[in-house]
Amino acid sequence: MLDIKLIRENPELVKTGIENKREKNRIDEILVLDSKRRELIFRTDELKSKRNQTSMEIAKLKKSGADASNIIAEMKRVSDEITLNDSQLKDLEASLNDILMFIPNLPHSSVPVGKSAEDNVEVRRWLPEGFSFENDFKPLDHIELGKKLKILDFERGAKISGSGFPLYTSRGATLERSLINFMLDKHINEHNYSEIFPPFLVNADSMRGTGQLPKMADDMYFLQKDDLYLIPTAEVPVTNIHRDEILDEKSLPVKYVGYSACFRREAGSYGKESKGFLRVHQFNKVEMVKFVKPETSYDELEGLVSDAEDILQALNIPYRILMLCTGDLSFSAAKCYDIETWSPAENKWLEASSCSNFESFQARRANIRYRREDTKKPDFLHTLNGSGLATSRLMVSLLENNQTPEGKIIIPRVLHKYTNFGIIE
RNA sequence: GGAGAGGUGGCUGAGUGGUUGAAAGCGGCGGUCUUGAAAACCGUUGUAGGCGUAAGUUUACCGGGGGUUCGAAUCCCUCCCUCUCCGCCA
Repeated sequence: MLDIKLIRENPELVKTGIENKREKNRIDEILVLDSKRRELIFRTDELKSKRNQTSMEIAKLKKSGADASNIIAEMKRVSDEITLNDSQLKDLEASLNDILMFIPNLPHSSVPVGKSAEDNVEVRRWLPEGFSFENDFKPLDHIELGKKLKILDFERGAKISGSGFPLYTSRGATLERSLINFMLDKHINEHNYSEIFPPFLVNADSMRGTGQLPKMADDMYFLQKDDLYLIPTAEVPVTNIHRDEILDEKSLPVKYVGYSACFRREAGSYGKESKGFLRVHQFNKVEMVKFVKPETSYDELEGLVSDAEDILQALNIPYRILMLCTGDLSFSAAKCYDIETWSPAENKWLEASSCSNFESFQARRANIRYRREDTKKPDFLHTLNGSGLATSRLMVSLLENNQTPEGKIIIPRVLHKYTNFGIIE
């Protein structure tokens, strides 16, 4: 959520930001509602002040045994007006809030203005030693490999649940679990994140806090009977750990890492993009979340990306970093880097991670603050999160890049102590 | 699923209709004392909104929402949550 004061004082700046994000601009409506709201508060507060004063007089009159019926009758009229105003105010604030909750975060000034993914900017790429985009043999894709080696069974996954619910079997299941543990251990032991194992179902307040609701309601699984949503990412439960809290400045930055299964309805996604692991309804992800002081959040964003890169370098997987342009930036993000890993079979880059700075956008919605040591006053902190990483797309690159001409998979050395095998054949 | 108890400020915990934002204690902050620290003593101490350049002023907040009343932490309704016991269960 944006600060209403920012909108009030810099409407043009806000409008430009929203338009660059290619979202609907309803700033003028907000300004009208806001000024109506303030005017109504002003009038009603005066009435309330009068009522409070008069109540004390009534108490005194009654104590001394005097008659207060005239003044009580007058106060009844005042009270009725207050009731009326309060209900108008409530409606007004509800409408204002409804619009405000649909206003996206503004892009940071360093973000390139652009319309779509076409305009994203490649920042750098990393390729393993001896890597080549040319192949000596025709690589199998992850679906063919999974079938041949009996480690992925998309048909049976579809039988059990429906398409987009992958089933991992035997060494595929072990490899998946090993990857998760490897990534968690690295972030915990080398990057100083504290481990979280979050709930996978959350309430609507949590979904609003991180910005999934109200805009993304159709993209989430919802359990009507219990009013709970399946999380699309661990970002939701982990960020909401500190909802409605005031943290000590000394405790910042707070860094969490957690594994979760992620559930996405992917409403309206069809076609080639959706085969195998490329677009699924359930996948596994290790997520990093940071709560930081505003002045450090852009340094922390760079750190976040480099923590995710460490994983890929350790696994020897080719990747590139993109800075998303304004048009491709998500609703809540002010700046975002995507990490894409190389798929030799698809002959393209696959998004395996997104690292974003939300500045105070989520903190405002979720009411997460910290007490400043200089002013002793609470202020909204900045939140960031990044995948470190999602296993599905990572698995595609891992399998395809490590296959032999015979269709065997060489397991990267760093995973051996987790898998207890070095090859899948 | 059944039965019961309870939700008050950073924490513990008073408070059953009229200067109660809320006693007391703890904690925090500032000070006195001390070479320093502790102890003791004194003072201070929430959040959000409105108006105001500011000083300041005003409103709201005792789990959420609604109601009764001139006036609600206190009475009524409703929802949520936590705890205990029983049942079921990985």
